[in-house]
Amino acid sequence: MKLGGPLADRDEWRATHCSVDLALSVVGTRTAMLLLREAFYGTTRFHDFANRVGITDAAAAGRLKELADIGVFEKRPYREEGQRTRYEYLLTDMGRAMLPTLLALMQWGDAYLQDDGGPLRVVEESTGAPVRVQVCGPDGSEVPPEDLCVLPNRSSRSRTQ
Amino acid sequence: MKLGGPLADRDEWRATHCSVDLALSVVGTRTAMLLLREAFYGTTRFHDFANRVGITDAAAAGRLKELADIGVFEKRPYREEGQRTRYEYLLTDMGRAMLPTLLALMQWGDAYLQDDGGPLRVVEESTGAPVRVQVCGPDGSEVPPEDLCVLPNRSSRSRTQ
DNA sequence: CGGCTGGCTCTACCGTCGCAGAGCCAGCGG
DNA sequence: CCGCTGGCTCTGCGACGGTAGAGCCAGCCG
Repeated sequence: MKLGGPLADRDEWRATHCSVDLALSVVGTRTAMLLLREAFYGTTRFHDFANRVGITDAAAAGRLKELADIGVFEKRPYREEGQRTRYEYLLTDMGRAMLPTLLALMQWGDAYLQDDGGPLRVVEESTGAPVRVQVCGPDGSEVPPEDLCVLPNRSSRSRTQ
Repeated sequence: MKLGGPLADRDEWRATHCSVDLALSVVGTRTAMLLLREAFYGTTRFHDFANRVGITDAAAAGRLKELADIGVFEKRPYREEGQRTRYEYLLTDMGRAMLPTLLALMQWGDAYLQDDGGPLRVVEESTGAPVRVQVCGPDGSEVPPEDLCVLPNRSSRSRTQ
């Protein structure tokens, strides 16, 4: 990965307002990531989230509320017969957009932290072929790290990053 | 995303030994991710890591040591004239494999937490076209989330996940 | 109305992470 | 041999995220 334009001299800038840092402040905790994982596995209800992630109700309540406030989850009321109205937690577009991050993390763990490739594999349903998370160009072809270049965003207001 | 085979009944299994969880135990802290970010930006030396990430020497030393022990960084001695031998921290294959995760996180932050697309953009150097992190099939084409399926890994030792 | 129930909150309490500041120590130059 | 310096470590200290356990409260039931 290369640094382009004014970024080339690494001593002249600091990665302030970094999106990685910002993202971590939202989903950088273990519980947030695991709640997202469960949501992708189809979980929608409070009790299931807490149980399947293996955290206390208090932790689940706090984190789900936080993620709902930010817009990762949407709270929607539902009602089962004979029960009072409750709420289910559904992924928003913002939440669903975390899938590449989550799968990239899983892929890395499978490859380097498990000795058997990990307990689960993710495949393309129509073909059964395993999927991979990749860095792709506009035509969909994989771009190798050496051919990546970081540039300042023109439309970004702050000049010093 | 669908659950295939024995995973279909979500009440019958728990995501134990999850690679996401394991990965988070290694790179799940803010400093670990930001040190990785700096490494991808070309930083190799202790002092630069601490300064550019904006953390104390103590935090940098501890985290770098931990990441080197795990195998994300490799410590290599170097010597500048008139200086004593020091060590630089280089990304290993394991470390470099974190790039998709890091870029996925940046991409998500750019899209949903910044109002101007974020301070930096990553492009393909040869063409200048912006890159994206995607979930891809074996032929390199993007696989939409609806067409993903999670299956148990046959070669995995533990049956109950 | 009154009881039950499940989501949610509150109150300790603990472990971890990061900071600040001081100090250690290897090793190169003089 | 001595002094300087830069990684690195140690010692509080505060913030935060998690647990455990108790309690609150809306609202559907009888």
